[in-house]
Amino acid sequence: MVEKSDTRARLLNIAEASVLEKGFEATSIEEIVAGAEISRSGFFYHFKDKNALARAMLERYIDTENELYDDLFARARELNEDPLHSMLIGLKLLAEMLSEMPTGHPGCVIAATAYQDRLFDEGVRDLNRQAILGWRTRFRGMFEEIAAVYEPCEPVNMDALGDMVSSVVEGGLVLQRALREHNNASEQIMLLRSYLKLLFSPRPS
Amino acid sequence: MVEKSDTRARLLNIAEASVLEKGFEATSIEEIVAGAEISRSGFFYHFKDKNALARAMLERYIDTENELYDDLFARARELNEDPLHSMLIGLKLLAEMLSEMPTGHPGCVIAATAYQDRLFDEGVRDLNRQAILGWRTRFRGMFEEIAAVYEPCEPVNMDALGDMVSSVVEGGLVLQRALREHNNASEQIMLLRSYLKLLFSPRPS
DNA sequence: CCGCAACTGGACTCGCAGTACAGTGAAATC
DNA sequence: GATTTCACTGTACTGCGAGTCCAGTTGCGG
Repeated sequence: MVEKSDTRARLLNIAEASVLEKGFEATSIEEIVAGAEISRSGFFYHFKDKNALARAMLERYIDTENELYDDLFARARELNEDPLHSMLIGLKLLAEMLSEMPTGHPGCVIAATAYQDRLFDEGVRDLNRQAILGWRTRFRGMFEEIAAVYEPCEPVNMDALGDMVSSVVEGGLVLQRALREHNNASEQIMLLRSYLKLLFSPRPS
Repeated sequence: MVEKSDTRARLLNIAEASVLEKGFEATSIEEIVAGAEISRSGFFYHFKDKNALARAMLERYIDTENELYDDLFARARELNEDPLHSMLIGLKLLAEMLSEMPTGHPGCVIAATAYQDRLFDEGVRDLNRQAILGWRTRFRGMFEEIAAVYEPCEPVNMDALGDMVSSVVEGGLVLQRALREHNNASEQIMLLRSYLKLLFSPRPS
């Protein structure tokens, strides 16, 4: 069994697009099955309820997001060995990627579930939590590596700094959604980049 | 008519608390009226539908948020005349305020509506938009005043920098909700503060 | 040929939003 | 003192979407 029915994947694609556009609650099962051209019963064959759908969506989303970060910062590291400079390159790449996405980044999935969490069970909420903690660890590691070479010129909480990447992306995406603009997230990333540049460069003593 | 029935305000209070805790869709009219001890019909006497409730909540929330910013940065300005230092004081006060709120800040209202926007009509979405644009203008003005005295040591887009305050607050609140921690927003504000400190201080040329 | 995976179809329950509308008690207005 | 208006209550009804139950179908692999 190489692929476990492409119907399931199709349902996830349609659901994800709709959830990102309108929110989870506004996305009806009716409409998902209409898009996938299967019956309502077919949907419930694949997902026991909307919670199961949400969980599957989140899992898939987190996986692709992690792969994206892996690729992006690996590529950045190839371009420059230095931890600080490769981080700056990575953030630039991330910002470019965000502004090139016409419909906006799917990053919203995290925020979207965070703000409707009572609709979901503990499992979904925990997935969300683990994903953000994962990013905290990922970026804190990278920042520690930088700090080992370049003494930060201000004392900073490394966990908070690690979180700052997620925070800036999520915050930017909130603005983007609310303002109906399209490059706020990318601009905010560039400001974060500017901060890191200043933070990790030698200052007069 | 000095007060226009306190029932309306009670409904808004109960609704706001519930929306912040569980999200808008998960908050039923049934439950609001139970809390306020009135009948369902009573609710519809005050609000024609859930959209009207959302709009009233947002309006009230934006007003109090603006007053809060007015007070806070006015107080900061009293403590220090200098635009940069009063900004730094203001952000510190904001961070302290955020971490002192046991239940978490209501700032989420903006993000909550942004992520469920198809549930709302154009009026609600526009209110949201105007509020964020208002904050952009407010903070951009303050940053321009600072920049007139302290040359920023990196070129920055002033609109984006103005947005950064909202972005950092919203992003921090998303993390806070998702992680079930309670001072992420305040930590993120402190990192923004650290950025501004570095950005607007003279560097070696 | 059997069995299982991947469905379809139909009927039903439940909760929630929203509508309609008649009625009521108290206070303000004439 | 009668009348109007405000701020509701109560009942009854529509409609939608989630979720359940279950019987039946189609195709494929052993």
